[in-house]
Formats: sequence, C-alpha cells, structure tokens
Amino acid sequence: MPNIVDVALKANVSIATVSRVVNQTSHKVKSSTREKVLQAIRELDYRPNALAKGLLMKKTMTIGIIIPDISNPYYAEIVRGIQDVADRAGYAVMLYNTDRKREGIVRDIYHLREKAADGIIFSGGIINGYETLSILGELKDRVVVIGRHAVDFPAVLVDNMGGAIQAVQHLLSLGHDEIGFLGGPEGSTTAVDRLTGYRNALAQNRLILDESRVKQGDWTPKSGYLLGKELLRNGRRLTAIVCANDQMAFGAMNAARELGMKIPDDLAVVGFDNIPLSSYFDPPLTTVEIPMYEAGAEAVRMLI
Amino acid sequence: MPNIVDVALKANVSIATVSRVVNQTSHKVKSSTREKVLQAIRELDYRPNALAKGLLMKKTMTIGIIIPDISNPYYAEIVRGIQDVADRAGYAVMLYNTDRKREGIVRDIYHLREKAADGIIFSGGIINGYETLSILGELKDRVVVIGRHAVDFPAVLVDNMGGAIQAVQHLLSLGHDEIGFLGGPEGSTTAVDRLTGYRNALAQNRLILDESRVKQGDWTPKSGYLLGKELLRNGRRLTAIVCANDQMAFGAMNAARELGMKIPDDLAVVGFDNIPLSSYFDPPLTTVEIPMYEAGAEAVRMLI
DNA sequence: TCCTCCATGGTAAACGTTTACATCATTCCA
DNA sequence: TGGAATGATGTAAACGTTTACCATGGAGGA
Repeated sequence: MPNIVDVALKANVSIATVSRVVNQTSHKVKSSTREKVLQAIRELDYRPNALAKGLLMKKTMTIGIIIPDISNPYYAEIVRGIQDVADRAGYAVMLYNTDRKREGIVRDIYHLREKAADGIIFSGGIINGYETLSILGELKDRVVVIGRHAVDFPAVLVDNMGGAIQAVQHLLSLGHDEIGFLGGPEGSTTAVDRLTGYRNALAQNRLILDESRVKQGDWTPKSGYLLGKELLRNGRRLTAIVCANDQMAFGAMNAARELGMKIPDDLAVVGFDNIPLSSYFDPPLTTVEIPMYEAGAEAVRMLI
Repeated sequence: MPNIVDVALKANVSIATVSRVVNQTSHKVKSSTREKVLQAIRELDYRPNALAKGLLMKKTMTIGIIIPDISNPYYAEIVRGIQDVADRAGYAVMLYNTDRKREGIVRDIYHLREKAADGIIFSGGIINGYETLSILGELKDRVVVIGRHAVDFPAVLVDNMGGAIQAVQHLLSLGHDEIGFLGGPEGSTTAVDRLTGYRNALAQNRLILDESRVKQGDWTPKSGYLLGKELLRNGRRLTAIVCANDQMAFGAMNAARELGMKIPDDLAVVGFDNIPLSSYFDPPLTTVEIPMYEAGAEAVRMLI
C-alpha cells in the first residue's frame, strides 16, 4: 500500500506538498506541481491512511451504533436512516448488537472509545446502570439516544404515548370497547409509554381498566402468540387488541386464527411501528406508524 | 482521554512497561510493578488507543460489510451472523449499504481500504466491473464474498439451484403442473441460479417450459405484486408460483387474493429464504430455507 | 574480588499523517 | 539598487502505540 512518502518521491516534492494537494488547503500550490502530484497519486492509486489522519486530527469520521438486534426490522430501519445521512456526510458506521445485555453494552461503549469514534447513537436496551452511565457521561456530547431514556443525553423522541392513544381511539370509533393490550418488557421506556397511552386513552373515555386484559410480552412474535392465546382464552370477550409492536401483533393474529376467530370480523388487531412487511399481511395490519428511518437520520444530524 | 504516558507517569514507570502489562507480552514484569501499573490504569480508566495501535501493527481488528440494504431482512440476517462471530473474535464491524449501485460499491471499498480494515465481506450487487475488480484484486486475500460471483474470491456458497429444484418438486408432488416462476433481477447470480433450478426441475420432469410463465422482478414485494398480477391474469391457469424470494412471494399472494383466489386452495405459492416473519403469514409461507445467518458466520470464519 | 549472566526496566524508532514555521526565490516599490 | 513583501515549497514535531535493543544491578561461580 503506497503512502505519502512514495507519492512525494515519485513527484519530486515533499510530503507537505502532497498533503496540501490532497487536502486542498488554503495554502497555495503552483498548478504545475499540483499536476505532478496528482499524476503520481493516480499512478500509485494512493489513498491517505485514515488511521494516521485520525490519530493526528482526533477525528475519525466514524460513528458507532449500539442496538439490541439488527435482524429486528425496527432497528434495521433506524440503522438505514442513520447510514444514509452518515454516508452523505462522509461518516462510516460501526454496528454493535447488544441483545439488551448490559455487559455487552458496556463492552461496546469501551470498544467505541478505543476506536475513537466521533459519536455514538444508542437505541434500545437500558443504560441506567451506574457503570454504563459513568462511561457514557465521559463521552457526553458525543452521544445521541433514540427514544426516551432515564438519562439526559440529547435524544430523538418519538410519540409513543400519542400513538397508543390514537390506536385506542381508532378502535373505539369502530365501536370496540373491549380492548386488550399486549405490551413490551419491563424496563423498556418505549413499552412504558405505549402502555401509558393505552391507559390514558381508556381513562379519557371513562372506561374501566381491567388489568387482566393487559399482558407483558418481549417484542417477539412468539410472545405475541402465547400471550394472545392467554388474552383470548380466559373467558373475556375481547373484540380488539392493541399490540405494542407489529411482531407481537402478527403472533396475536395467529393465535386468534388458531382459536377460530376471523380477523378483522371477530377480532381487530392494531400494531405499532409499521415495519416494512406489515402491509402485506392478510388482512393488512393496521398499525401506528413510527418513523424510525427518520429518527435514525435525525440522530445523525444532531451528532454532526 | 488519558494516554499511555499519563499511566506511566502515575505509576512511575516507562511507557514500555505499561505497554507490557497491558499486552501481557513474554517480557517479564515484576509483579509489584505490574500492580502499580494496573492501579494507575484503573484510576485513570485508561484504554489503549486503537488508532495508534492499528497504525503501528497494521492490524485494526475491523472488518467491513458491503451489502445492498440492511433493511432487507435477508441481509439483516447475514449481518447478524457476521456480527456474532466477529464480536466473539474481538473484531468490530463497519457496515455499508450500496443499493446495488456500482459507484457506491467502489467508494465503499476505497473507504474500507483507507480505514485499513482487516477484511471485507461482500454480498449482493455486482462486482464484475473492471474498476471494482482491480481494487478488490489488490485486497485479494482479505475479501470473502457470499454467494456466487463471477470472480474467484473465497466464497461462501448457498445451494440456490438445489433449493429451486426442491421447491418445484414439492409442488409437483402436490399435483401441480402449471407452475410459474417469479425471478430476480438480471445480473444477480442468485437470481440466475434460482431460475436455472426451476428450469432444470421442469426439464427433469419432462415438462415444457413456457417462457410466458416466467417473470423477472427486483426482489421487492411490490414487484411481486405487479408481476404476480400479470402472471395470473393473462389467461394461463397457473396453480402454483415459485418466487425467488419471500418478499416477492408476499406480493404475489396479495395479487392472488385481489383476484379472488384462495391460498393455498386456488394457488400455491412457494418462497425462498425463510425470512423471520414468513411463518407468521396466513397461511404460513412455504419457503426454501437458505441459512443466511450461518453463511455470514462462515464468511467471518474464513476471513480470520 | 571479578566476571558473567539473568531479571527487569528504560530509550528511541517506527507507523503515516497534518501543519506551524523556516527557507528561498522572485517581484515590486521607493 | 536594495529591502520588503509575497509566493511556493520544505523541515520537523506531534498524535499514541509496540518492540528491538540497551542499561542497570544483583546473584552466583571461579
């Protein structure tokens, strides 16, 4: 791999001059020598080493993304949004999956610090732990979180509560008044906010909240299926379920079908997130759209 | 951010000694001084700078992934497989989306070279262009491709042809003999292989191949929907369709429903890839499983 | 009492950049 | 014609590591 010295030798100039033409600094370079240098660069197919540059400039043009799981379409969408904006701004992106494990999160943050990432975008999982906080605190103004977290980093917020209220209102307007809720795991602020929205919507409409109609899943279709069965089986005549994400909604729909219910005639299901394939289900899933792509994009803009 | 000099000062040793305890080299360090150093490291929360290390050692513990689109579940699955193995081996992962554009691919490869990535995993899109090849050629033994490409890099292959044959055989065994094919875009070797499998299976069973039953989509559900309509509308009485990926299968299923056909009674649909949600469709999509997670994992193993 | 050898730890070069400062030639004006 | 100002280029330090090589001091043998 040729380096700046090779170019300088070939063009008969100093490395400073090479650097100047590569970076088009304000410093003047005579156009004839500029040509010599460019020619040498072309012949050698020279590219500046980003490590050396990053070391010196303390800027690596790299941002890290820490998410629970890229194979979850919800996060894939966020990542795509991040990438598109980052790419256009010349930033590279390092990806980390945590599976929501704290050790993993801490390890990834350290890793990113070693690699001198210019910024970190964090979404999903919980970052309240003391250790996590103290590390992240040190990187204060280089971190953006997506979603509400119990810490005061710059954040891109999404209206989870409003979305849930909207979902319930929609069902009420269709005449449903026996509405169950299939929520997300404990500790997730997203789950909390969506549940709160559900509760508030019921309260606003002076409906009693029956706790046996609320179940706590873990975002997976499987949990949607299992808890869907529980909800539908235990004597209650639910006519509708709000699910805290689309995947659980798909599971719940399967459960309903297995119990012989027709959708949407016997049971209405509303999901959350509008992940890419949801409109291709039969019937198309009614879902609260959360603009994750945009959230990712916005997070990068905040960082830069 | 503390550096090795800060640690050395605090522990009253030289930077060489600090380096030695950090890296546990064969060089002996008295255990009392080792303790002093470790103490200093703890107090300062020191982490070695990976840029400096990478620059010197010519090894960055980083691999790059170049794929068309992370929000496509097929690639998300690959990436997850890559990450899990890479993580365990201490490698970080840089992600690039190309949207199958050649300029993008070239740019990304250069980017990765500048950043001194130790390896590149490439999947999807076309890398036959002269420019692409010459760049990649230089990185020869640091590249692994997933899927068949018209170049001789180390590759992780998947049996696309066999899968398609299997799909057709399955339909034949159910009594279908009017089977359409909804393929992928030109230039994709994956698409070519799957189509070849379809053709071969028909030939093996002495069935004539009617070219009007073969359409070329672009992997998206939307193309599946549009071409599905074409296939089903033009007078032919197809009883089954093999789709070259699951997303197009979902589109085709929607098209069939819109035309009043029941699935699977009036039309059988077989997909390809078994992406995560396919089993939650109604009815569950019959699909050829392609182990993308494993392919990603294997690619990393080959690289290391 | 030396000399040798080993255990331990330090010195400095190298990795590939950017840029402040120095150098040198040329031009321009008094 | 001399000096300053300007334009073009070069020199060297710095970024934070690893490691080959050297220095030191004490133990042990002759």
